[in-house]
Amino acid sequence: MSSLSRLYAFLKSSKAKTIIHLNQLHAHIIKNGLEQHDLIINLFISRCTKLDAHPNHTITHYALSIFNLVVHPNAHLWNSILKAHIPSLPISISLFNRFNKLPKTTTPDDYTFSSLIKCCSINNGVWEGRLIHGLVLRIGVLGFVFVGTSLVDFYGKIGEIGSARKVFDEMPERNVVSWTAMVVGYLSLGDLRSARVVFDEMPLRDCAATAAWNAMVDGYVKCGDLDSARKVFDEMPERNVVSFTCLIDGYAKAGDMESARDLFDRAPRRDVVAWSALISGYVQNGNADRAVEMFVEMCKENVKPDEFAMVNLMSACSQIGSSDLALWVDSYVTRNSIDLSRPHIAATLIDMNAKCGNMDRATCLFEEMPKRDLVLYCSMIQGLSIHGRGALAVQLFSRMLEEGLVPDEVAFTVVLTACSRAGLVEEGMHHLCSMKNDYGLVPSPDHYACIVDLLGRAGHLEAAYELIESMPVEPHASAWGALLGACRLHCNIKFGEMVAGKLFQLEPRNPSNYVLLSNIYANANRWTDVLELRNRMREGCLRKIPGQSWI
DNA sequence: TTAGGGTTAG
Repeated sequence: MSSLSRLYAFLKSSKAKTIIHLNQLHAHIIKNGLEQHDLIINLFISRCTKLDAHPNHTITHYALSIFNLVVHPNAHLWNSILKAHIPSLPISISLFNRFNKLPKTTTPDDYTFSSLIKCCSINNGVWEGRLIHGLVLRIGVLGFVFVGTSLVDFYGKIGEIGSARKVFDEMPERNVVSWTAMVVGYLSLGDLRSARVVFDEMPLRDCAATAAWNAMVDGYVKCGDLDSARKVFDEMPERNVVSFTCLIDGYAKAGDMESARDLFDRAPRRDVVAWSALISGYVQNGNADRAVEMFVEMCKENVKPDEFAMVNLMSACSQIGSSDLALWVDSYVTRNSIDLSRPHIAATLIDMNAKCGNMDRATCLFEEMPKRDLVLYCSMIQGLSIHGRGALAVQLFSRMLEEGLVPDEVAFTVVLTACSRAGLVEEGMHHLCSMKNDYGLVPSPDHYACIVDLLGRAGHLEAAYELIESMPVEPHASAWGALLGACRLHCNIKFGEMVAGKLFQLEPRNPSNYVLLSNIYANANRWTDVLELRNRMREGCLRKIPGQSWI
């Protein structure tokens, strides 16, 4: 057996797992003098793109450096290196330009264009894609089903559904993937009716069309029509893990954890996405204990948690507030190469540590971040705020502005809450004005409720009342509720009665308001009034739900 | 005489 066929067999059968394996393969190629052998180099580049860590800049760079040493790469090799660079639009375009300038013997073909169009599609290269469409027409490769399908997908993804449809209608040959791409195009615009029409027109909707069925299930789930989603799901000729996950996610988001769990138990296979759909359902529906149990069960089934699963676990832990659990989760995240440089992951970790009482760790994580975005700042500001360090929280908000970040509605809610908790009246008023005047944001009823709470707690009951009355938006009960809480704090019966009167009108069936007013009376030893209120509550069958805060 | 492509879930 020659060294060439030995290396060929090895490259075909082996699966490189790390860059070390790639280096070893590369060494064999050099040792046997095959650096110019198209087939061997092509197989090597395929190994690079099939590596677990792909897309990875180091590896594509490695593949490119080896490709560049080949003096006359053939079309196979060009297509292979282009495929490796699908994640980068500029590199793909520059490679294509080199390829396209070669003599007639080596020219771009249908394979070249399907990679190139996919690259435009995932990188939102709108005009590049249109330009390539023109070249496709000129070179005459539009007839290839892969090229046409890529174009349908591209126009669908950039929202030009008319162009997608035109390409689709003019395709001389379509297969199940082309039909699916067209269905998905309509769905991504939320046009369920057109998607359904195309889906119903599909010539064959057998097991090979599972992706189209799944897309329809997901489309119905996304628009909140769970009954139709279920109907499509039940009609499917064959279901895979994606089918189950779409519907599990739908039930979980609608709060129907029983149906979600039932489907999950029936799924033939359960990968990390399916598990995460269920776990995040438990988190979002306030059942954090169950979420943690499921996470542990997932690990026992040897399903490795990824970033999404870890974010769910961290949110569950924040809800539980257990410092022991937080410590374990924190060390798990750190040990298992979860990418903490991604702001939303770090933000969740900071939030968890703050809510579980480890402010030092939260601060440390925050300061060590190479880059801090709005979400990260908000987690930290909120963390400081719930730990009673309102002044520091407000300072951090200023630092965020100095870093040039532009606060949104959520950021203002966070900073106003911090001011309110710490009694920072002037700062709170300043931020409310700045929100309107400097950032052109319209304060919501929640923002106003924060300020009412702030003024009320500081004893400025009249100012708080005037603010509610002058609000340009309809006040929520929460603003009046905050004021009633302040009346109780400052034992102000006159105001308390008036505010409670407003609240009884707004939410006549909320017992907390009656309880608050009755506490105000009790504090002033007005027991007759207390009794009268309690009677009113009994008559209206209102009972305070145990464990729910009054304030 | 061998190598390569487009669609679905958080």
